[in-house]
Amino acid sequence: MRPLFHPSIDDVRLEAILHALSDPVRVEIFANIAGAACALGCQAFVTVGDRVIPKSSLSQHFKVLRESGLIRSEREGVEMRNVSRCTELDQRFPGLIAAIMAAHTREKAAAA
Amino acid sequence: MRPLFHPSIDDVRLEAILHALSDPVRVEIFANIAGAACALGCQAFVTVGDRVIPKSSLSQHFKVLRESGLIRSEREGVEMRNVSRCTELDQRFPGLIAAIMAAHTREKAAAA
DNA sequence: TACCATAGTTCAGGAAATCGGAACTATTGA
DNA sequence: TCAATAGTTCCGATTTCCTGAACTATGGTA
Repeated sequence: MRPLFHPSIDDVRLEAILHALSDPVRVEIFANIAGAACALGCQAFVTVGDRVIPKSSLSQHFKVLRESGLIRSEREGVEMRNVSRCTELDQRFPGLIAAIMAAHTREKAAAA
Repeated sequence: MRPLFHPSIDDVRLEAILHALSDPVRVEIFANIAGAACALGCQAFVTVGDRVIPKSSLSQHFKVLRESGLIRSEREGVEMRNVSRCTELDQRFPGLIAAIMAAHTREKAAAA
């Protein structure tokens, strides 16, 4: 198992962020991680909405989020701690993540 | 040639917007359209950066932008008038487009 | 030490999206 | 009617995405 790659904040690309968050499963995961009080493992997301996500797919989704610079993951014993990089991201692209998350929240609220 | 489809503003999906703008050619096109004083035809984008975009690809890119709700295109004689739907979009997702465009501008400025 | 359970990664092949050349359509002007 | 311009559509080739199966890493138990 190769060590997990995290881009330095200066290498974070807008394109990668938008791509990462343009997937319904990934925004949902990111929204949960960003809104959580403490770090979450991947197991927290075996279902997203009512859909069951196979763990190989989940792993890929986390990889996309990680390599786009949206989250940081580190191993903690047998599981993973995932935290968002919101603070750094907001310095690089002020207001971006907040606006996307607000749009996501608004859309979800409208659907309900 | 089928009539061009434009989603009503309430049907615009965040997912579709992020996907549309996660492509370097499309953000560039959208940024130009959004920043232009008057409507632009597709011919304005036969090259993006230094890259030549084949017109079939260009047509697909415009379709993605259109169907995601980012732009409105209508035929004006032999060519197309493309305008952004920023005002409507900002009502649906306040600050979203502005934040993405600001990030795009910032990233481009840093690269130069 | 060995063995098991859990959490996540990697691999591989099939499905789906994307790219771009060639052919087609629509409109204008001569 | 013919030619030119602006886009669209079609379709085959490439690329990306999805996911079951196999693998890796760590911790616990004896």
